[in-house]
Formats: sequence, C-alpha cells, structure tokens
Amino acid sequence: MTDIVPQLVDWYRREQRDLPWRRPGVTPWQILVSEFMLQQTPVARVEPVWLAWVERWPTPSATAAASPADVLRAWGKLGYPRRAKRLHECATVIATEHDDVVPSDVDTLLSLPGVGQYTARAVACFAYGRRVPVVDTNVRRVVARVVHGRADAAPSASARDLADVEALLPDDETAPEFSIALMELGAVVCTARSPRCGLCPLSTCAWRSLGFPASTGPAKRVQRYAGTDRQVRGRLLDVLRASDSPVTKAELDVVWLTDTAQRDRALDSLLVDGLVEQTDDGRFALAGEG
DNA sequence: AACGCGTGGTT
DNA sequence: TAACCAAGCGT
Repeated sequence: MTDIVPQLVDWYRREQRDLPWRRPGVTPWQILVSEFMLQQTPVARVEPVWLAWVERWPTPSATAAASPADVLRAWGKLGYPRRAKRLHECATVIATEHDDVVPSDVDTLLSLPGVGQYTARAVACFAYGRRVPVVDTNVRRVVARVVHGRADAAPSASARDLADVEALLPDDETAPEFSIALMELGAVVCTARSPRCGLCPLSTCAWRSLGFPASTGPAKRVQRYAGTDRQVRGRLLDVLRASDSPVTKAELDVVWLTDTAQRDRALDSLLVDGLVEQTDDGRFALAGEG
C-alpha cells in the first residue's frame, strides 16, 4: 500500500493542472489568499479573482490598508462574503502582530481569523513545505475509497482522517507533493459523482477491490438556497456592491418583497457580521465605505 | 454535531 | 430540472 506514494507523485508530476497559485514565486500570503477563496468555491471561479487580487494587494499589509468595502467588491461573487471579511482581518493580524510574515506553524495559523484545520495545514505544507497532513473533502473521499473501501467519506471530518493521512504521508521531503497530489486526484479523477477510475494511477484501491460497493451511511443532505436568508443576503449585498454611495432602506427593500420580516432579519445579520454599516442619516453601505 | 453561510456550473 | 457539488469555518 505504501507504493501509492510514487504512483501518486509521478502521476501528479505528469498531470497536474497549471493553477496560478502553484507557480514559482507565489508567496505564502498569496497561497493563503487562494486557500480562503477555495473554501467552498470551485477553482474555475477563483482563478480570475485571485489573479487580480494578488496584483492589487500582494502583501498582508497592502490588504490590511484597503477598506473592507473595497475588499468585498474585489471578492465579487465568489460567495460567502464573510470569508472576504475574515481574510481582511487575517491580513491585519499578520501585518500588525506577525511583522507582515505569514506564520509557518499550524497552531499559530489556526489562531488567525478564518483559518481552520484545513487552511492552516495547507499553508504550512504548500507554502512552507512542512510535513503535516492536509485533509480536505477530496482527500477524505480518496482515503475512504482507496484505504477503507467505502464509496464516500463520513459526513464530517474527524481526527481519524488526520491519522489516516499521517499514516500515508512519506517521511521525506516529498510529503508536500504527495499531499497536493492526493487532493488533485480527488479533484480530477476520484471525483464525488463520476469517478474516472480508468485514469487512476493507483494500482490498488480497496473500493475497486470490493467491487465499488455503494454508499451505506445516510446521504448528506444538500442545503436549500432558494428562499433562505442566504439568498436574501446575497441580493442585498449585490445592491450594496453596485453602489458607490450609501443606499436607502427603500432601495434595499425592493430585492425581497415576499417576506418583509425575513428581509429585515437578513439585513440585520449583515450588520451583525460587519459586512454592512448604517450611516448617520440611516442609509446603508458596505462596511468601511467611507 | 449540526447548521448557517453564496454562487453558479453540471447532470 | 431540481438536485448535486465545489481546496471550509465558526458557533
């Protein structure tokens, strides 16, 4: 089973996608930015936004100097704009408390806003070459199949996943390349819906050996979007991003006419999240607009 | 632990 | 076409 390391690494060296944040010269901060953007957002949508972002704000201090409103506009429609807010906060902490240098150890990274287990390990590994397990949804799915012979990973991540990957991780300096290869395999071959097993570089796979048994556990329920507060928040932010001056409550009200209580609740939550602020005259704007 | 949090492409 | 899915995080 340990020979999956050369199989996977050789495959990655041949087949890896040319993603801009993997190119030489990309800094740890810029890798961190890519990881924030890739939290639940597909690569294809991240790419153009990341390119423009790192050109405009190449360092933590440059990012911290921008206003939250500018950051939210540059984030555009990547989704989950709280990530943009946290990225801005993260830049501020690194600029002011870490001398503008992204920390390299997992525990310090974990203390940063918006940085959880996955992102902390991804930065430690991909930006600094640390030998630490990096576990995302792709890795959990690949391990579930290749190691455990199951069609899908457990519904939520656990310490077990970290231990599983730690057991696979090579002891030498190829560990980071192995980790990125594991993710890449899950992203382009061992995919959630229609795995392309014909393209898989691994000579052994427990799931294949068992005849591709179907998923057993409860299906993870997919989140609704239409009609949720999330949709209302999205529409409200859309109006605010598009306006270079504060807007009235009436201009916001028109985005959601069916349920006024829900609309007000969504707007209030944006204020609570610090994404939106109210001006002295009662109008609304992106945070730090002005 | 389960849920809320955006958006848009794919099947 | 509605459902599924996408390099998670915070509570």
